[in-house]
Amino acid sequence: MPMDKDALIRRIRCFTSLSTEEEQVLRQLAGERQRNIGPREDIIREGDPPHLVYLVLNGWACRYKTLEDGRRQILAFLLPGDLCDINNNVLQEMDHSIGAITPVTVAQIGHERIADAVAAFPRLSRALWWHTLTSIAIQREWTVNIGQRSAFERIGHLLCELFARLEAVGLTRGTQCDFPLIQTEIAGATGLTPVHVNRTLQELRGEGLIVLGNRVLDIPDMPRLQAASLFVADYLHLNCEIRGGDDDAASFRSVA
Amino acid sequence: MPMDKDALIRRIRCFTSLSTEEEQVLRQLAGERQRNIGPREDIIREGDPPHLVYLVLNGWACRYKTLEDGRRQILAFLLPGDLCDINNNVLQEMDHSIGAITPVTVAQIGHERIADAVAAFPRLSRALWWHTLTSIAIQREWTVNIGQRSAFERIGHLLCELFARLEAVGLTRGTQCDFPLIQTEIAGATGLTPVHVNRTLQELRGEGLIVLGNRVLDIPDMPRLQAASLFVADYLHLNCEIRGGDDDAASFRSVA
DNA sequence: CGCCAAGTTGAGAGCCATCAAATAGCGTGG
DNA sequence: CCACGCTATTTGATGGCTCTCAACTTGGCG
Repeated sequence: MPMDKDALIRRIRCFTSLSTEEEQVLRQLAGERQRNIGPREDIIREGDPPHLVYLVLNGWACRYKTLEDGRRQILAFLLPGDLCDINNNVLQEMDHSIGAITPVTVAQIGHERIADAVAAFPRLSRALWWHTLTSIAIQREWTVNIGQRSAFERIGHLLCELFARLEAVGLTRGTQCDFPLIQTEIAGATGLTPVHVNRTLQELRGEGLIVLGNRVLDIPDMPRLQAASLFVADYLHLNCEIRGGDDDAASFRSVA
Repeated sequence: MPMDKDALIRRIRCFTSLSTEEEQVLRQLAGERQRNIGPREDIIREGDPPHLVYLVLNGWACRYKTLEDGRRQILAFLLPGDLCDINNNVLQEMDHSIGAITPVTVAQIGHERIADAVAAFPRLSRALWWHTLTSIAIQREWTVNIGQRSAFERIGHLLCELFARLEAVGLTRGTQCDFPLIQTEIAGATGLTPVHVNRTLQELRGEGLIVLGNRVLDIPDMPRLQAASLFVADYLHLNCEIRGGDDDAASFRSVA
């Protein structure tokens, strides 16, 4: 599969413009030790010590957690351009697993490589924080999604989010995008059963809100789906105004 | 109310030991501009630009998000020693609100104060990252909680978590602790209705797992409640071995 | 052609929501 | 001291969203 070294760059461009030197550095990070993972294979498992940062170059992955009795919750989807836990090395061990959904290619980046990059280009620190903070915001929104929305809204919301995130890294074509998730995975992410996901998808199709099949998702009328799902994209913090200056570069270097 | 400037120190001691100088700096941060917030009052609201870091000195607060149609989800509880989003200034605006549950005292800390502290004591950077990463881990666990657990387990799990976190900052007395949440708030946090929370609490009481009343919680047999709730404390990342050296201090300063 | 995974359908049950009303707790004011 | 009013808690009855169990269909692939 072709690797997509620029996904991270496209992602960060949603937050800020990048100089060619900064892009160069990001491209170098994306070129670190590649690793290919087969579908349904784990990238890192609960209990492992986290010693590398993974950058998804290609394919879909997910964070998930399994309870003792086998129940399994998907916590997040990782799309191309997503970075796993910068500074996760602070913690002793993973409290959840990360697994590939499709075949996945990741760059495995040592923490010191990131430190070097940030030291050379302090503005990148702010960008990486933005990346981290939006991941947290997404996690919060999932809490809202599962806690408050009906199955119909919940699945609709998930589809809106995934589409928006794919769009941000240039992986959509008009109103459609590749969509490799099987219904069981949608179920695991939304806290529903596969059976009910099936019926709810039929409802969404019935209302003409989505066209889903053959691993391709089409959302003919995004505003309508968003309204039906109570989706408000603010939490993704995309399309921020491009804020140039390194006005407070000092603070990036330290806490950032 | 007496303020508790050492809550943050006690919290961080769960991760690492601190030199007296480091403690001094943290205490200084806790002494920044105090602000008192009345119960049910907002500290910061969705849409506001986040320009300060809040450190909870006293009382309980929560993050929450309200949907257009009024449904409200509590996303996290903020206890003494909790710090709100270091580096949140990277984002343009809050995507959720933070409100006081009880009367709350916070220290309002400018980002540059934190930057200074970290510059002076690089080890603190690692500690603050630990703080941030555990908050994320808790958010993930809430996703699991709401997505996979029954009402009974869900409430039990929440109580276990809150108790463990209070214990970490020295706010428990034996098997009990102050517990200011009303049933409606437990409902908002667990994605249940107040009525069902009421009935479920009665079940928990009926099984002798909790004693709850007069704003005091007693958990006579914690292991039993944990087992009944499928609670595993690992995700809180407390009681890490105390890792001394500033072996990779360089990396703290940069991405840290 | 047969196998296996994924998707679909049906029937029935159960957990939790909803609606409504009663009770309890508690500070305030008469 | 008791009445009052508010909020929090509790209880009852009913309904529905979602789960569970089970079987069937479809589709991809060797």
